Amino acid sequence: MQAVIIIFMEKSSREILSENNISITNPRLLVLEKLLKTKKPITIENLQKELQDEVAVSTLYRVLNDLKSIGIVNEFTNPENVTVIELSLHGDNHHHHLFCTLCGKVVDIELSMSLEQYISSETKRLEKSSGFVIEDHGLELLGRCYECLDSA
Amino acid sequence: MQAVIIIFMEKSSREILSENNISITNPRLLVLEKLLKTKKPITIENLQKELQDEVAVSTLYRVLNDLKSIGIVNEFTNPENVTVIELSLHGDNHHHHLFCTLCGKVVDIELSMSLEQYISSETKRLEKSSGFVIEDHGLELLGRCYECLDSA
DNA sequence: TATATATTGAGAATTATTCTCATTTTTATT
DNA sequence: AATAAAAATGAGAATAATTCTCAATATATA
Repeated sequence: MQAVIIIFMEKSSREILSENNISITNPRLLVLEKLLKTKKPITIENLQKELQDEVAVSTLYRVLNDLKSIGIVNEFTNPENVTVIELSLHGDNHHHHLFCTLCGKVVDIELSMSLEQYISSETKRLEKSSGFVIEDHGLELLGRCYECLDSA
Repeated sequence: MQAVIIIFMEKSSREILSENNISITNPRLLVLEKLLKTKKPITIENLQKELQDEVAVSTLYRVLNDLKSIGIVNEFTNPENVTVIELSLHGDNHHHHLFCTLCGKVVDIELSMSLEQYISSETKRLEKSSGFVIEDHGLELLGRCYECLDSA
């Protein structure tokens, strides 16, 4: 019998950039590092705070756009229309978001496979009735998180 | 035997305002009229264009906030983070949005009752695993509309 | 290592939205 | 209908989020 040890090694920021053929610069490394460490969706405002004195604001926006265009960063808005960004490194990255409407917390969630399948078949029905070709979907859930419920 | 004729009469803008105890002013009437006529989600930019020379921009924003706070207008953002507003007069107003990622068109859609039920039960599961109390949900569908597909 | 190319930082510019305040409109009262 | 009090408006100033400009700097290439 043989022990099989699988180690999922996080790709380094440098590797991510070079794999995507964009030049390796300090601001890009710093932003990626921060996103890799954070692991959760984060508002631009907070990213800015975390990187102040390290990356200029204009550069932060530019880097985020760069990372978006190579497809490793994903951007969306929370219910208050604030931009939130998150890393989307892994191939299977399909997920949804749960927002706390009180504190703004965002949590990634996965739906059961069966619900995803129901959504897909509804999508086919809607393609016929709407004339659209539907390419993607996202379910947003809104509620109140346990911390906010506690302190209420 | 007796004929029963039921006419669903659109409430007038004046009625809407007075039912909600807010004063009846020209800008409010103009905005409501426009939304009633449009019947579809519309960007603030387009509303602005339609009402130029009739309602000042600052007033438009104020009126929209007024209408939001009495709950007859709904605001959300499209995939490009542009604010879209729509009337939500009718009690049963639960619906979802289908966006054309090419031209920005937004279409209201209803899901089948069974899919809504699946979402509700998934919601209950997620409440347990996340610790959130989930109060609402919205499904966003992204695709390309027939006009854009035609002209491609 | 030199050169060409790409990126950065700082702040100006732009866009969307809210705020301020003097003027006007609406509502309530008679 | 006239009037006083309260609320809303318009114009533009203020704010916030994001993009743009361009000279200086860093990165990649040969």
